[in-house]
Amino acid sequence: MPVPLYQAKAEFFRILGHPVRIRVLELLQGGPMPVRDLLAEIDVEPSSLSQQLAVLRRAGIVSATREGSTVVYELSTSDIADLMRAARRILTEMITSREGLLAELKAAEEEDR
Amino acid sequence: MPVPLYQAKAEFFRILGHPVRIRVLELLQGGPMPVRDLLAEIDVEPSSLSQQLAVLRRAGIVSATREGSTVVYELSTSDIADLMRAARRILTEMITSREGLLAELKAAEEEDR
DNA sequence: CGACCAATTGAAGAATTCTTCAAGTCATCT
DNA sequence: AGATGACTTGAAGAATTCTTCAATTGGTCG
Repeated sequence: MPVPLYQAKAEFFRILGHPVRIRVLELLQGGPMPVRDLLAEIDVEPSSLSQQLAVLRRAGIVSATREGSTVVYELSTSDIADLMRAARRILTEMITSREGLLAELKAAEEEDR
Repeated sequence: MPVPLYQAKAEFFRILGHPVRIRVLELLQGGPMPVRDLLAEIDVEPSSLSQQLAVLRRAGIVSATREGSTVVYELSTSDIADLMRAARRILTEMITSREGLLAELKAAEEEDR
């Protein structure tokens, strides 16, 4: 019996809900990347990055292959990019509409003087 | 100084990472809905649903308006639907590719006999 | 082989998030 | 006003997740 889809969805989003993991996914959108390079871009300690990479790996969102002494990561599916795009659209939408609200409040405040 | 976008993204996904909250968002895609109806669809206690609705409200993802003695919720932005669609695509993709892998493993196992 | 770099793992304590229950608010009805 | 129904809130303990550090694995080089 399969896990209900809404539960799988929740779990999936929960996995994305971490700053380091998001950074990793954003970087991997440009193509496969060795840990070394991820480390250079994301301000975090090696062991900490590894922990988060392990989370993404267990969830099947990224996969790793060893090449000599370095390990290269890549997205399991390029669809991730769409998701990120959708998220960005929502966030900018939410932020600008909230700024709009703030502006209105501020204007109302001015009028009160 | 604004919060870095990747951090806002992580926070946003974290908010989506809960089964009840996902169910709510799915249901609200059909349009505004009173708490009563949400309660009828989602197997959860009233106070528990309220807690999760509060999380979504604080994040600005849904908004509530009181109409008489009932409270009606709705999505703050309809873009949420796109996000859900993208997530569903990724999940089904990941699941089917994993099933493919399982099938291969099973076949290899047969050969071993 | 021994030293060293790259990355991962295990484990423990700290921090966050969930669940639940009792109490509270707001509107409606008699 | 008092009682009832619809939701929400606050708070405490349980459960999860994060962070960090020490130990470990795999590979390369002298």
